[in-house]
Amino acid sequence: MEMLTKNKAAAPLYMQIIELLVSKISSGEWLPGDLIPSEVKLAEDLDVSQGTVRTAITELVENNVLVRKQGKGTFVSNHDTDRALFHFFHLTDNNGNKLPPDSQVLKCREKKATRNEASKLQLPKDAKVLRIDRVRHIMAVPTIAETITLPANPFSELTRNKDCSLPNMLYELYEKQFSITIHSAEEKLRAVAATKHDAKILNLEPGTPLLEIERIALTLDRTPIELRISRCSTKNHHYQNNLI
Amino acid sequence: MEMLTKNKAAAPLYMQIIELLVSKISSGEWLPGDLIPSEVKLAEDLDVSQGTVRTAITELVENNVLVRKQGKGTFVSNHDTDRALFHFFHLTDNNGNKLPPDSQVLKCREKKATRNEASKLQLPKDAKVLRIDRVRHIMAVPTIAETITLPANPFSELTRNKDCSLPNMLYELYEKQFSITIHSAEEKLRAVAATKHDAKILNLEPGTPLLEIERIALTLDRTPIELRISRCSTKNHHYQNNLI
DNA sequence: AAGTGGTCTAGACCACGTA
DNA sequence: ACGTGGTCTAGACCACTTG
Repeated sequence: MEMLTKNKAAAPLYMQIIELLVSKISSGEWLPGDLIPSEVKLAEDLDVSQGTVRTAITELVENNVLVRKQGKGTFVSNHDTDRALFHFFHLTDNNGNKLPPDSQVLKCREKKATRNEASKLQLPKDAKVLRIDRVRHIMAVPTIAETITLPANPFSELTRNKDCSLPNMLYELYEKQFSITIHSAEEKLRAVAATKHDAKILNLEPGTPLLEIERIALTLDRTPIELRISRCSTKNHHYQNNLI
Repeated sequence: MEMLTKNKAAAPLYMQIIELLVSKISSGEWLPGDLIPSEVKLAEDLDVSQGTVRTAITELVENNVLVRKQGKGTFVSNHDTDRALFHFFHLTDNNGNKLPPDSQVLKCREKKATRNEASKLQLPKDAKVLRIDRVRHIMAVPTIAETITLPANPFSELTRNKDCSLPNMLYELYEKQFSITIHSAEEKLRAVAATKHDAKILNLEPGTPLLEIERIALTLDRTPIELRISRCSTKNHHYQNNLI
C-alpha cells in the first residue's frame, strides 16, 4: 500500500489521504458504485488512526465523491438517475415539482469543432466533435431545445446506430459505456430570443424569450467532457437555485 | 450553562450542540461578528469533549453560520460585502468577472401587500409592505431593474428620509440596522420580455429578453424577510452557477 | 456473530495570532 | 507565554446490515 509523508513540513495526513482516494477514482482503479476498503482497513494499510481516515472520507462525502452506508461500507458515488435529476437538473414547474423530461434526438453528426467548442472543451483546433440536437418534452409539452457537443474521441461510437437513439439521462450512459463520471458542472444562464429554429421545435413564436443554459460538465479531475446548450421555455417552468 | 440530554435515545450530542449554538444566534444572544466561546470552554461548560464541540462547529462552518480563525477563535458569520457578492450575487460579465453594481432608488413606498407578496413573505392578507424600485448599473450601464418587497414591520423606518437613499448592499443594512441576517435564499429564474417600463429604465427595446430572478431571502430560522424581483439584461452579463 | 460506519472520549502536539 | 483553532491518536461503545 502507498505510503504517506509524515514529516511535519508535508501536507496534513488527511489531505494526503484525500488525494490518494481521489486518484484511485480518477484513474479508474475504483469505479462508480464500488465498495472501497473500510475505514479500519484503510487506517491499518496507511498506518494512521481511523479518525484520520474518517476526516478524509467525510470531506469526500461532502463533495459527493463517496457515499457512506451505515453497516455496509463506503462506496464510490454512482451518478444514477436520481442524482442526475437532483444535482444537474434545475428546471421545476411552478409548483416546485421536478419531472424528468423525455428526449428526442433531432440530429446527430460528427463535425469539426467550432472555435468556441474547442475552447470550452479544451480540444485542439479543428478537433472532431459529436454534435447532438434534441428536444425535450415535459408533460408532453416541448420545453427544451438542446445542443450537446462531445469530443469525437471517445464518443463517436454513439453514432453507430443510424437513428442515434439515446437515453434521457446521458450522464448514466457516459458512466456505463465510457467509464466517464460527470462530477461537477459550470452553468451560465442568459435570456435570449427564440430563433425561427427554436420556435419551430418548441412550437412557439420566434422572438419569445427563452432561458439559455450553457453548461460545461467536468470530471472529478476537472477535465471538460460535455458542452451543452439548452434553450428552455419558461412559460410553465423555471430554473430553481437555492443558495445556502 | 444549558444541559444536554445524554440518554441514548436522545439525538447525538453534537446535533444538540448545533441546535444550541443556532438558537444563541437566532435569538440574538450572539450577533454577527461576535466571538463565541472557545471549543475548550464550550466543552467544559457542556461537559463533553472538545472533539464533540468541534464536530458541531464544523457543521456550522460548512453552512456559513460560523467562521473559524486559527489562533483567534470562532465567530458568528458576518455577511459583509464580500460574502454578499460571493454568495448572493451571481451576475458576472462574459469574462467571469464579478463587479459590484451601484444602485439608484426610483421609487419607495408603503403599500398593502399583493396576494403574491403576502404569500411569499408569509404575511397576513393586507399586511403593509415596503416596496422599493431601483435600477442597478454595472460599469455605468443600466443592467438590472429591481423591485424589492419588505414587511413594513420593521422596515418602514427606511422611508423616513424622503429621497429614500439606500446603500448598494442591502443585506448589510438589514444586519446593522435591524439585526436581521440573511442566511439563505431561494431563487427562481425565468426568461421574460422587457415591458415598456423595463425598457425605459434599462434603455433597451420593449420585448427584449430579460433574465428575471425572483429571490426570497431567509433568516437562519428560515423566516422569509425579503422578496426581490430582478430583471437583468444579459447582453453583457450572465448568471453563473457552479454545480458540485 | 462479525463487520461496517456513527458517536464520543481524553489526551497529545502543532500552527497561528496576540500581548 | 498563552490561548486559539488544526491535526492526530488509541480506544470505547452504539446502530445498522449481512451471513
